[in-house]
Formats: sequence, structure tokens, C-alpha cells
Amino acid sequence: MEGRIQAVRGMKDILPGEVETWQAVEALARKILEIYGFSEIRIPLLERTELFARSIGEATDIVEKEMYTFRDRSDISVTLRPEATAGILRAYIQHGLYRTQPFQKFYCIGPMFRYERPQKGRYRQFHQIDAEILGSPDPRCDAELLAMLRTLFEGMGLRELDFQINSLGCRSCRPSFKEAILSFLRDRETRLCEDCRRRLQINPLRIFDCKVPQCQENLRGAPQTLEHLCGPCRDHLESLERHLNSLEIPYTVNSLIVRGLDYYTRTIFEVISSDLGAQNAVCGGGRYDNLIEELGGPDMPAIGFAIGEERLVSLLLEGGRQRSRPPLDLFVVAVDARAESEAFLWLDRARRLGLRAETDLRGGSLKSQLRRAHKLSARRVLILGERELHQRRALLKAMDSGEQEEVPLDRLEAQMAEWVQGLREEK
RNA sequence: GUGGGUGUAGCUCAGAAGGUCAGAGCACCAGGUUGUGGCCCUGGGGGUCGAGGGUUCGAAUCCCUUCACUCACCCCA
Repeated sequence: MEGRIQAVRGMKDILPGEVETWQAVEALARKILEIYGFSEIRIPLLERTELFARSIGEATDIVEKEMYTFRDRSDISVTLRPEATAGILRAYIQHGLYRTQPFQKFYCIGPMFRYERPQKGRYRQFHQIDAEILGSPDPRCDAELLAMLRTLFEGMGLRELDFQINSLGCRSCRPSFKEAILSFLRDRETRLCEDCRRRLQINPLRIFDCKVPQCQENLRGAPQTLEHLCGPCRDHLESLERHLNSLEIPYTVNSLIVRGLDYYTRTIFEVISSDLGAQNAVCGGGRYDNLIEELGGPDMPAIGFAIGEERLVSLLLEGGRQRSRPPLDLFVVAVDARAESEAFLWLDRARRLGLRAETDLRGGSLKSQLRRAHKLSARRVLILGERELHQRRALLKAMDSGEQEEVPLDRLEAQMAEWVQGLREEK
């Protein structure tokens, strides 16, 4: 394939055949998000690099090695968004949205970019369905997000998804927990794997989900996040659990989940599927009570999540739930060149009335045009040839039965209008 | 960034130890009498066997390099 340009590594085309599933996912997501009171917000793909460095955290993998960063023509450093939250908050602060309405719920659907080695469920351009609730510390926010996720996933026919939650504590209790971990691991450090020794410096909590057996052994008896939560954080988690129970949302508390972004506080959660390979989270999110203030906004708590659309779509496809294009309502055949212009006219009339109608713009024999009509699973075919034009009528063929009838041209438009009516009633 | 696997027509793949090995199925296009789809039959288009180099009389087949894809690690959606 030398000489032919291929897509950039990690960037996927979504072709007809698969795109219908994406459309269905997004349509349902929008519907549910709107039902739950979220408003769409659209933000730029490109932001100043500093925004992500400050929000996600300088020492995170995303900022250190995964961002698409470059200088634009006026020499400012810009970055293709690796996640949506930072940009949404930037817009919220920049436009002073919190002044007119301090409590807001947003959603945003679109592509994100991270420069990573691609693998199953992970691409350099990927898509997220993102939702944020800004301006309330109430645990009902947390519960509402999870409730919405349940509704959404159920609506897609996905069961077997595991909702896992955890609490990372807050400014007042997290430092003491980190200290407890560090002192626990201090004399065991030499027995940890190389990666874990590095984690010890950067994000000690992450050692908990190391897969090396020896590391797991050394963690026996280690302090647990949940034991070190301060009173308010403990109350928050307990209250969330009460709400989840009353809404009958199944969940598990998993003290091992940690998130890769620095800004999370208190509640964090993931939605896990066992059918996704190594990248098994379809959705991840959490509370970030200090971030808005850190970005120069008011001191306002918030929480959000992001669904990985590629992963969601792959679950649907593997579950045999792909959508296909609806069949054609009408296919118009011009038997020979002399009927083409009349046929073309009726094709457009049909479309203006709202019928999904096609013809074969390459021409070809009657046989080949009918073959095409069949391939497009057209319900009806309108056949116009010299004979029909002379008699001012059209041949109408029903493809399932093969039966044909003649319709006078002066009655055809009314006939088409009836079909449109019938289609409306089917829905 | 690190490791494993794979690279032959649009797709899924055959091509045992180098010499009709450039193929099949599907897809696509066209025919199977005079204006008619699906099934069936016939025919056709399409590949520098990922790329470059080497060994050899001769390589898709062996060796080296490279690129791409893929899975996993790291990390995340």
C-alpha cells in the first residue's frame, strides 16, 4: 500500500454499517440526558495546554506523555482535548454561567485525543459521552448520575454491567491516608515491582491495583481508604449508598479503584464489563469539589462522568445488537433513456413528500436496476418506460409479493401521499 | 515507551519441505432471447503476495531491515 495514504495511527473511520449503531447510541443518550435535565454544551476541541495541565495534573500520565500538544501560528501552546471536563469548566467560568445559575447540568458528546499505543478499546481519537453536575455537594448528585447511567445502559439492552464505587476522601483526610500508606510500604518497598516503586512516588494509591502477585502479598494488612475517611466524607459515602439502595441500583464498593486524574475527591466510580478485554471500563467518573476554584472560578463542588463510546458500541456489536439502515420506501426505474427525465421527476416528488426513495444514477438495464432495488431492500418499485409514458401511467411493483399494478400518473402523487401517511402510522 | 502475534484480491482465508502458487468463497459487474429482482448457471473486472534489500538459475514461500495492523504491559473512556 505504498503511496496510498492511510488514516493516522489510532484514528478510526466509522463506516456505514457501523455508524447506524453510533447514531442510535447518541440518540438514546441525548434523550435520556435531556430527561434527566442535562443541557448540551459544545466546546472547542482545542484548548490552551495550560488548562489541561492545571486541571488533570502535571504529574499524570495524560499530561506527561499522552497529549497532542503543539504550537499554533502565534506560538501559543495548544492541546487537542484529552477529556471534556476541563473545557466545560473553562466555559462555565469564562462566561460567568455560575452567576446567573449556580447549579447547572451539562452534557457533551464528541471526540477526545490521547497519544497512546492503540489496543482493544483504546484509540488516539476516541469519543466520549460526558455529563457534569456543577454546584452541589449533595450525594444525590452522585446517585443521580449513577441512576441515569442505569437507565441509559438498560435502554441499550446492556445488563451484566458492574457499578463500582469508592471514595478518595477530601483535602482534609486524603493526606493522612497517603501518609499511612507510605509509612506502611516504607520497609516493604524493596519487595515491590519496579512499576510499584515508581507509583510510590507518583500515586501510591495505584499500587493497590497492581497485578503482580508479590505486590499483592505485600499489601496484605495495608491501610484502607475507607477506614481513613473523615466524618463528612464517610457521611457522604454512606448517604450515597442509602440512595443507591433505595433506587435499587446494584453496586459494589471497591476500595481498589483509583482514577488517573488528580482532581477527584470523595466519590469515584467506574462501570465495568467483562466483555471488553483489558480496557474494561465503559464509563468512569467522580466528584471534583475543588477543581472549579482551582481553575479560577467560584468555590463550587461538582461531579461528572465520561462514557467511552467505542467501548459501548463494541459491547452492542458483540451482543448482536447492531442497527441497520431502514429499507427504501421506493425505488424508481427508468426502463430506457427516454424515460429517465420523467422518472427523475417522480423520484424527487416522492422525496419531497418524505419517502426514502432511490434510483440507479448509473442507468443500466431493467434487470440490473431491479437487482439494485432488491439489494437496497426497496419495498416498492416504480417502473417507467416508453409504454407507460404513452399511456400516462406507471407500473408499480411490490417487491415482497412481486405483484404489479398500473397507476395513472395523475393519481400517483396522491398515491405517494397515502404511503407517507401509512409510514407515519407505523411509527 | 516495552513485549507477543499477524501481514496473499473490497472482505474471510487456501497456498505442506523454494520451480503452472497467484487461488477459493463472499462481494462487485455483465449475461442466461424480445421491458422485470431474489435462487440457480455462465462469464468478467480486481492482487507489484505490506514495503525495501539479500540468498538462488528461480521466492508469496528462506534471511535481514522497515512499515502497518493487532493483543498485552503502563495508563485510561
